[in-house]
Amino acid sequence: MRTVLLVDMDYFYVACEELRHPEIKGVPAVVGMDPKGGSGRGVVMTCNYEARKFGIRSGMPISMAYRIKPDAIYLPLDYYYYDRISAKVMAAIKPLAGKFEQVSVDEAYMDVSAKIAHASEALEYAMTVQKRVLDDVGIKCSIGIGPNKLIAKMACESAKPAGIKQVKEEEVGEFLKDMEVGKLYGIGEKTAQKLRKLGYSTVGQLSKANMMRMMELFGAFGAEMVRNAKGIDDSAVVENYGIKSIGREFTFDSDTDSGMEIEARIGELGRGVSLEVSKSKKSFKTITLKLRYADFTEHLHSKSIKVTDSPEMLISTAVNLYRQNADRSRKIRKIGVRVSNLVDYSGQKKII
DNA sequence: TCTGGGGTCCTAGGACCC
DNA sequence: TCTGGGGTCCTAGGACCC
Repeated sequence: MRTVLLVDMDYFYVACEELRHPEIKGVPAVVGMDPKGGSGRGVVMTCNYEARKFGIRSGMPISMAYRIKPDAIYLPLDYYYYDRISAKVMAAIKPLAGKFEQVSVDEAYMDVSAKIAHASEALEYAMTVQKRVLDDVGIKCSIGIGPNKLIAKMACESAKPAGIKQVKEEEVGEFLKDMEVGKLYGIGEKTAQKLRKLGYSTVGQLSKANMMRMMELFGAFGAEMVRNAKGIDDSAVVENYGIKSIGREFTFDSDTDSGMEIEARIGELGRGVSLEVSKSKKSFKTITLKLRYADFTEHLHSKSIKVTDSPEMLISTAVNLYRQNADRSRKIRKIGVRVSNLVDYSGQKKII
């Protein structure tokens, strides 16, 4: 029997900002793209609970947030700063885990089976973890506890803010039974819609679905869904083994069909990607250009070349992908450049 | 109200090689 | 003259998560 914790920082980016700007505590604050007086095209990344009282939510268009509450504090994103705080948090709690898996900047799984004698001690152990984050870094987190990662993750949702929620093995069925099917981890809006049409509106109903039929309809994912709906998840808590791709994206202030403007931006994105690539000491093989047109349709175009770490190759390949594939009759809203098939740096010939 | 940017994983057809 | 099967890589698209 395992005991797994999912530790999730509360409104992480704003919590980071509160550390260096204590004066924003208790007033509505939003971290996200520049609202530009209401004409900005980005979204809200995170907001504190004071902002939520007014109906502002993460993922909401920043222009809408601005309309609701123009006098809220709007802060730009500072990923480097958040990464530093994140590293502090992870360093604080990692020693408390048997096995540790960071899943994002503000979330980590901890398998604590080896740290406690029985699941009944998990609640107390989680309080220790929470306290450690608060004492060492000064921010609050919520913790979900379950017999596996899936249940820990979903328990955490009902622990927010600043709470702890444990779902014991024998409580899993009851916990999931009446849950809306879209709330099951891994099921998004598209799949939820399909499932509802098939008559599966709750996780409990999905758990009783015919496995073979679900596999016909959804492939391997269908079987996985039914297992998850039963609360089964055997995936281990494992240390991350490195990044698979590196990319940068940019949304234009207004949609454009200017080849010059677009190619200049591809160059800038390419340089940004190159910088990250060299920081991570990798070379790459595949370059992917993403085009989002004004109507939001998205297309990917990729090209694999000889393994390289050359920024020039990256940019010229991306520009060629644009020239060869873009529909010039339509305006473009967003472009992205990404490299994948990463291998450890080998650009420099070494004499052995 | 009008929709970001960073990622991951899966599928499927076709090319190519043995 | 007609016909293999397996494995891997490439490309494009789609769904999902934070």
